[in-house]
Order: sequence, then structure tokens, then C-alpha cells
Amino acid sequence: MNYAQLNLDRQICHRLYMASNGIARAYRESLLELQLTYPQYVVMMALWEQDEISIAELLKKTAIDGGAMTQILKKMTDKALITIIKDEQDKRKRVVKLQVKGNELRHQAASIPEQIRCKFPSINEDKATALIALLDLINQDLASAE
Amino acid sequence: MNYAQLNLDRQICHRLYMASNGIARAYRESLLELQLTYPQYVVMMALWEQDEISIAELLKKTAIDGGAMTQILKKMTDKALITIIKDEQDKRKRVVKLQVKGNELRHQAASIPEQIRCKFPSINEDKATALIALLDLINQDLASAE
DNA sequence: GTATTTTAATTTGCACGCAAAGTATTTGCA
DNA sequence: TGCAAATACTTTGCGTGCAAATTAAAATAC
Repeated sequence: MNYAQLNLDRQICHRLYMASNGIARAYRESLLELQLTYPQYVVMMALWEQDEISIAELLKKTAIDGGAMTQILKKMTDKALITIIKDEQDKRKRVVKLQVKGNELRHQAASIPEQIRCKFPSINEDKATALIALLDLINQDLASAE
Repeated sequence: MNYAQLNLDRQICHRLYMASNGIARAYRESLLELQLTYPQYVVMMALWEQDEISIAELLKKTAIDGGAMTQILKKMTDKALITIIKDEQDKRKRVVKLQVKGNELRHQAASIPEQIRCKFPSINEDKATALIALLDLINQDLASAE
């Protein structure tokens, strides 16, 4: 039996695992001053792009797990960053809305992307573009497999 | 204030987040029949490559968190895949050793890499090579930042 | 017009990832 | 020699990802 593939196999997925965890760690440091975790930051980014969207839309935009989202939104509500409004048209839906504090946080967050970029000096614009294209292929394969 | 970067920023890291979670999900399905989680599978792969290594070496090879490793090894010990031996030279160290059942599992695992590869038809050999090179840059940047 | 199915969201239980604190043991240095 | 620092691991508490079960409301079927 040929076991060589068991090594090859680890090449992409394990590197992806390390990179994903590592980047989340890199964010953690910068996000500490915003009192946000990385997934909470992703939710904020989604809301800064488009406010007052339903939880279902937020799940689609962020690719965060539904069960986790409930907890994440609860904590963000506790921090007075957002409020959750019942949709009167469709009573199953709930709409997430930024609070004043949530909008203000955007100013503080503005420097984060640059801080993160500095931590990856090897990734110039061309490499970033190439990496994005490759990751999109993976994510498309994943999406079409569902 | 320019908020455009908040979108750009998400491009790489969020795609990486989705890809990493998605690939782990893809493995979960195949690993179900082996009764292994993905991190447990990574530990097995490391041991199949080199048996009887210390926990510290295993941590280095797998990039798994130390606290998590203790729990993972405990579960793998319960499943009789491995045993943990005290190092007589250095009593702080513990050595992980495959049991018969752990070695046998290698046969079943041999088909996993091919199963996973089939789930990513867009990633041919060239693209895999390119992706690996880019991820290595990210991981190097992360490593040198510590 | 009621029953079935689908959709939206929450809850639960488990497995990590992570930081920080704790416990041994060993190393190194004064 | 003795004591502080480093190393190897474990423990704890929290946040999240995930699957599966649950609840509620809307859409669809019949």
C-alpha cells in the first residue's frame, strides 16, 4: 500500500489550517483594544457595509455558523454595539441594527487592516490577488459540493 | 475617513477562514468512518510519519495548541490508538507511541487523501503548488513575527 | 382550509483554539 | 551548591464551529 499520499495530503490543508489560525491570532492582538473577537469583528464589518439586515443575510455574508451567531449577537448586544429588532412583516425574522457605539467603533477599526497588512510583508498586491483567486476556487468547489 | 480598506481587508482573511472551515468540514465526512476528528487525524498522520516522539515534537509538527493536545491525546488513548510513555531520561517529557490499532488505522486512512482531492476539482497540481507557495509565505511571516 | 413542508432562529452537547495560570522537572548560572 | 530561569506538560475558562434537535412562523400542497 502506498502511504505517500498521506504526507502530500497534509500539504494544502494543514498549511491552510496554520494560516487560518495564525491570521486569527494576528487579528486578536489588534482587536484587543476594540474589545472584539475576530468573528465579532467580521459581523461588525458586515454591518458597516450594510446595516439593518436579517440574521439570515448576516449568516450568508459572514459564513459564520448559525448556532455561534446567536451567541455572538448576544454578546454584541450586551456590549451595546447592536440591537435586534423583530421583523413585523415576517415574524420569524430578526433584523440586526447598529447602535451609536457600534457606528463609533468604525473609526477605531479603520486602522486595523493596515496593522494586519504589516504583519504579512511577503504578501504584496500581486500575491494577494493570486491567493484570493486560488481561495475562491476552493470555496467554489466547497459551495458546489453541498 | 476612508473605510474602503475594511472591505479589502476581509478579502484574504475571510476567504481563508471559509476555506479552512470548509476543508475541515470536507474531512469530517471522510473521517467519520475512522472515528477521528480532523485534529486527531493530523496527530495520527504525524505519528505514521514518525512514531515514538515526544509531545513537544508532536506540537511542533502539527501546530496544534498544547492545551488541546492534552485532551486530544487523552481521547486517542481511550480509543487504544496510542499509549503515552514516560521518558526516563527527562521526566518532564512524555513519548507518544502507536498501538496496534493505531497502526492498523493507517490502511483505512490511505484512501482519504484521494477522497478529499476529488472534492476540489478546480485545484490541479499547478494550482496546488502555487497555493502551497503562497501559504508558506503567510506562515513564514507569522512565524517570524513571534 | 387544514396538513405538510420549508424557512428563521435558538438551544444543546461536543471538540477545539487560545491565553493564562499551575505543576514538575531540568538547566544554567552565580 | 543552591537558586532562578527555562522547559514540558496540564488545567481552566472562554469563544467559537459544527451537527442535531427544537420552536415558531410562513409558504405550499392537497
